[in-house]
Amino acid sequence: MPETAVARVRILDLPFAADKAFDYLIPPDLVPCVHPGSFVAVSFAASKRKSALVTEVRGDSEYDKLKPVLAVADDRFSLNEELLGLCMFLAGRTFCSVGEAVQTILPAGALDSLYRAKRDPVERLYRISADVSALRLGSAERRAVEFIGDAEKSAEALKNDAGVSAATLKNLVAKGVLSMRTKELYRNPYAGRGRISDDNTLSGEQSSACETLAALAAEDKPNAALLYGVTGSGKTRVIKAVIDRVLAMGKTVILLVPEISLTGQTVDLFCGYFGERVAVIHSSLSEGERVDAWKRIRAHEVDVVIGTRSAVFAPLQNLGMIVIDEEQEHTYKSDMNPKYHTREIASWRAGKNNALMLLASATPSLESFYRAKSGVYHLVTLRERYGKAVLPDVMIADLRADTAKGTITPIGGMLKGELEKNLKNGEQSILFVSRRGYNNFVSCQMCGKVITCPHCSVSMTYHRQGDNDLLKCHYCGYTQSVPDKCPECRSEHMSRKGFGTQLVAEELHALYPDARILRLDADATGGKFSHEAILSKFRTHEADILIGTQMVTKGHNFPDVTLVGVINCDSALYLDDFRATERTFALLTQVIGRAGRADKPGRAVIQTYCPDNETIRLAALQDFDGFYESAVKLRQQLVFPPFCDFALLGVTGEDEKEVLDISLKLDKRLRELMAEEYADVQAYLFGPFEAPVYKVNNVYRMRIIIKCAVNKRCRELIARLMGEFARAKASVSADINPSNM
DNA sequence: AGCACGCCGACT
DNA sequence: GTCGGCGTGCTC
Repeated sequence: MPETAVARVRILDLPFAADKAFDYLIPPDLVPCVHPGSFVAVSFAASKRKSALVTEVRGDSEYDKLKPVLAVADDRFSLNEELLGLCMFLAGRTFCSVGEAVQTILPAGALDSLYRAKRDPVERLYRISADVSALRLGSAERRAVEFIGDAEKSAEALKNDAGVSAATLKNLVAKGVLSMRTKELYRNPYAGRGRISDDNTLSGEQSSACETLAALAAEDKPNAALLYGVTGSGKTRVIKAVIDRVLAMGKTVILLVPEISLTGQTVDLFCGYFGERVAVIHSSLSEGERVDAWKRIRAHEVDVVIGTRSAVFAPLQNLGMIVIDEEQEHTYKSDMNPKYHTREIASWRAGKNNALMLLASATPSLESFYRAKSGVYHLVTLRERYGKAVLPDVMIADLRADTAKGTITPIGGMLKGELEKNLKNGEQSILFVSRRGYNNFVSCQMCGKVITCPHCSVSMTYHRQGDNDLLKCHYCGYTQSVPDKCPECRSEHMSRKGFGTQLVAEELHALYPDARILRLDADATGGKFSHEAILSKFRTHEADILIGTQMVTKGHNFPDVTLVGVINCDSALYLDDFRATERTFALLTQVIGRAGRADKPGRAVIQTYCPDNETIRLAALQDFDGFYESAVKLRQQLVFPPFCDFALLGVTGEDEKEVLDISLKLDKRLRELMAEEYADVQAYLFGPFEAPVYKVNNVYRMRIIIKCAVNKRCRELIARLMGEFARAKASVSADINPSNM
């Protein structure tokens, strides 16, 4: 083929199986505009116009009937080399199409506006462009010139603060006194927060941690480190100091936080500290706000991006560090397609930028702690508690003792005693309840039948809404009234079992009618009070007791809280997930950490039916190292992560028979491929079997688990299977190292 | 994905 | 005889 320009592209809305590279001829007039990372319009098969991402610009093609590129989008959302590479990486690792990868890294709505003319809001900025000392100016003109001075001022500021009209400005520009430029105006809900200056002194241990990490970030090669610091050791303070150092090097930073702590104070703190050069990205931003945040970052108006997992894709250039705070949190693993792990993306970007990936936690995931201990990550430890803070006095309350006395209440004798002490002393308490709602389930005392959701294979939770009794499904949201007769045996002996936040709140009201009690869970926040309102009410000591789910445990600092109670943590321990104990440990640590942060010593009461349980015992002692040693040994014996990977193949669909049929066929084909073409892939297969929650929202879910080291060949095998089953009557998906199993 | 092609069953 | 089911292959 003679001298031509060819764009190799990926069509954006093709399914995984059809997502291949296609070549298009670039017309001469478009050649200067088309580069790798550009979005173009092309015709494809029968469709007149499709969006595509240019992955490569080349001089020729093996294919000889090339269609032309029809149009090129402007560069608003074009991907730079790094982000283009990131898309390809994401697609390869998560078995999604390149189009899906693009949608994941770009803000929602960006792709829809690709070829639409720009009509973004702009502001006009004025600067003095002549020697004004010799000029004769009118009074409004004089005001404008004086107001602008050596700076650049917007038309809006000139009007509001100096009373200069647009007409005057236009005149001045016409006379050559002022020069004007327009600048895109971005919505920034976090704008205008002044810098907070607070105490930034570091202890000896903290400052040496900071030095070590800053040195790693400064190196001319990628690094990864785990900042492992006990609760109250000032991890946040160290992170802040390291960010300062990285910014001083002229580099940029991404700070990632788990979903839940965005409501907490951490983000406010960082926002205030880093001022206008911060972008915050989280789930409740509007589409427009997301796009604007993205543009601000792209326009180099931002040096620090704070956000939840999707912020790991922020288009910052010259990245110096990506921080993953509370790195063990499962929210860092995407639960929607593509199912990426934030850590894996962060690691890739750190590699491309010679940056530091900094994981931080008091209770790191076993995988990360193992890597840190074996030298894959640098381990930086903070052992000292900051200031005078001491570890809360943790008591384990044996609920069997209360049951033996015949008292079945969510608040056992020991916890009751401690609560009363606090109420008497005017100190605050937090109670952690693992489930929302009133009772966990309703069952028949005659035949044992448990009321389950008609659309999901889970029990329904009993809720009270005013005077109404209601059964709610926490998976699909379906509600129904409470049956007075057993639907199975028609007996009238239906009883409610287990307790949720609502019941605990009611119980406390009955026990202590004068106490001021707040409840914080997904149900309570929908109403009059938002999350934030409830928390700030509690912070300012307008209540004595706060009852809540996970939400109360993360990232909040309540100085007057001296007691925390865990109503019952046993159910979390016996989930059929190999990470259950690790989660329970982290959860208990976080709950316990809420007590006695200031100068007052704190207490924690953990209620349990199994006081001898190793996890509970070690959590009470706050002995993560001890917990890690025993847990990692078990993982090694069982050959579980980090000693292997799990690849989960899921088959889902509304037709139960098809789902079963496809899962069997998938299994058969997998075994076939592994016996022949992929005989080199070492793996153990389990299944197919039903997912732990077999049916959700009328969708049946089967799975096959592959235990192996997920390497290139293994990924090829999975991609091959997904391609072959793309048109099956049930949908097949893959998840590498899922966060729950 | 969308569409064409093609190969089997039950119909005006 | 053919109309239409959907399995299979292709799209630069």
